[in-house]
Amino acid sequence: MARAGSKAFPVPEHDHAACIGDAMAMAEDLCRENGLRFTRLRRQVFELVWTSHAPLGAYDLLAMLNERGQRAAPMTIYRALDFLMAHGLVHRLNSRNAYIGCNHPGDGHAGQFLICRDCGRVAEIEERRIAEAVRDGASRAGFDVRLPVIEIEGQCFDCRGARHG
Amino acid sequence: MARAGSKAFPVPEHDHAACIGDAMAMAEDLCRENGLRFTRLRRQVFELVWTSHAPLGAYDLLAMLNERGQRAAPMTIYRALDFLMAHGLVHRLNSRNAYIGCNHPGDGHAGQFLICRDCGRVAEIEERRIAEAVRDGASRAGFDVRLPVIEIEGQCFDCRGARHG
DNA sequence: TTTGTTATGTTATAATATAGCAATAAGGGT
DNA sequence: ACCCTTATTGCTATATTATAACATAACAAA
Repeated sequence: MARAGSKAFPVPEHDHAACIGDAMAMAEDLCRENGLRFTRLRRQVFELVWTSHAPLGAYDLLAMLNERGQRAAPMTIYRALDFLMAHGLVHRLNSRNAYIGCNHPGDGHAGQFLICRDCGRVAEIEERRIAEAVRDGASRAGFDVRLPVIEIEGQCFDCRGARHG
Repeated sequence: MARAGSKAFPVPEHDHAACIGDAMAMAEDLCRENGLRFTRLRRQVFELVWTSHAPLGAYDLLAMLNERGQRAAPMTIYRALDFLMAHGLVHRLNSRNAYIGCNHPGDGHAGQFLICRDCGRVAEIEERRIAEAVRDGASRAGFDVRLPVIEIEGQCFDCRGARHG
C-alpha cells in the first residue's frame, strides 16, 4: 500500500464529504435500530462535530450552530452532546475539553485516541493489545477496569512527513 | 502475601503521615539536586495535594490553603501546580479536573492512573507492557507517541471487597 | 384526547482556568 | 554590601467550560 499504517488519519486531501455522509448514515442506522430519537438538533450537532477531524469545543459547536440561524444556549449543545456520547456517536477528549465524532459506535465503548500536536487531528484506534495490557496491568494492582480512557499525544504521519521529509 | 497485588492502593488504615513525609522528603531531594526553588508556597500546595489519595481540585486546594491563614487567589494555586507538574511532582487527572501527588517523579513522565469509582482514590502505576502496547498500536497508525495519558476508571480492591465480600 | 415521557427553550450561575501587570524576593557578580 | 537580573508572588479582572432549575413543546401510547 502507498502509505503503510496511515489508515487511522485520513490523508489531508481526502473526500471529507464522504466521511460526513458515512457517519450520518451510520448514526441514522444506529438510532433507528435502537429506537432512539435522532432529532433535528442532534443531527445538526452530530454533523457539526464531523465538520473536522480535529475535536471541537462545545462553545465552538454552539457558535457554528447559531451561525446557521439557530439561537441556542450552551445547555442545548451540552444536552445534544450528552445524548450523542451516551450512544457512542461522539467522544469527549478530556485532555482538550473537546468533542470528536466516532465512526464505530456502540454504547459506552472505551476510547483510544491519537492526538496530533501539530495539526490537532484525532484518530480513534481500537487495539486489543492495549486494552489487554491495561486490564492485566490494572489487575496486578487488584483493580477492576470499567472504563479505560487512553489519550495519546504525539505526531501524526502527515505532520512528521512535513518536518522530516 | 496478605493482599495480593494491592500495593498500588494503600490499605485504608495505613500510616498516611508517612506517605506525606516520604513525599515531602522526595520532593526536597529532587528540588535540591536540580537547583529548583521549593518555596514555602509550593511546599504548602504539595503538602495539601498529599493530604488525600483522592485527587483534589484547584479550588479545593485554594480553600484549604486559605483556611491555613493565607489569602491566595486562584492564580497562586495554578502557578504552584504548574511548577509541581512541570517537575513531575504532581499530575493532573484530565477526567476529573483534579490533581494528585506523584511519588516517583522525573520530568514529564507519562501517567497511568487507576481511578476508583467508589472511593475516588487514585493509584499511579507504571506498566511497561501498557506503554509498549501503546507505542506499538500507535505506530501501526503511523503515529509517533510523545505523551500517552492513561486514565482507567474502575473499582479498587478495597471497594470491591466491601461489596462482594 | 388525555396522559405520561422525552426533548428543547431560557435564564441564571457554578466550576475551572488564564491574562496582564505591579510588587517582592532570591540569586549572582562586583 | 550593592546593583542588576530573573524568578516568584500578589492582585484584579476576565475567559472558558459546564450545570442547575424550571418552563414549554413535541412525541407516543393508551
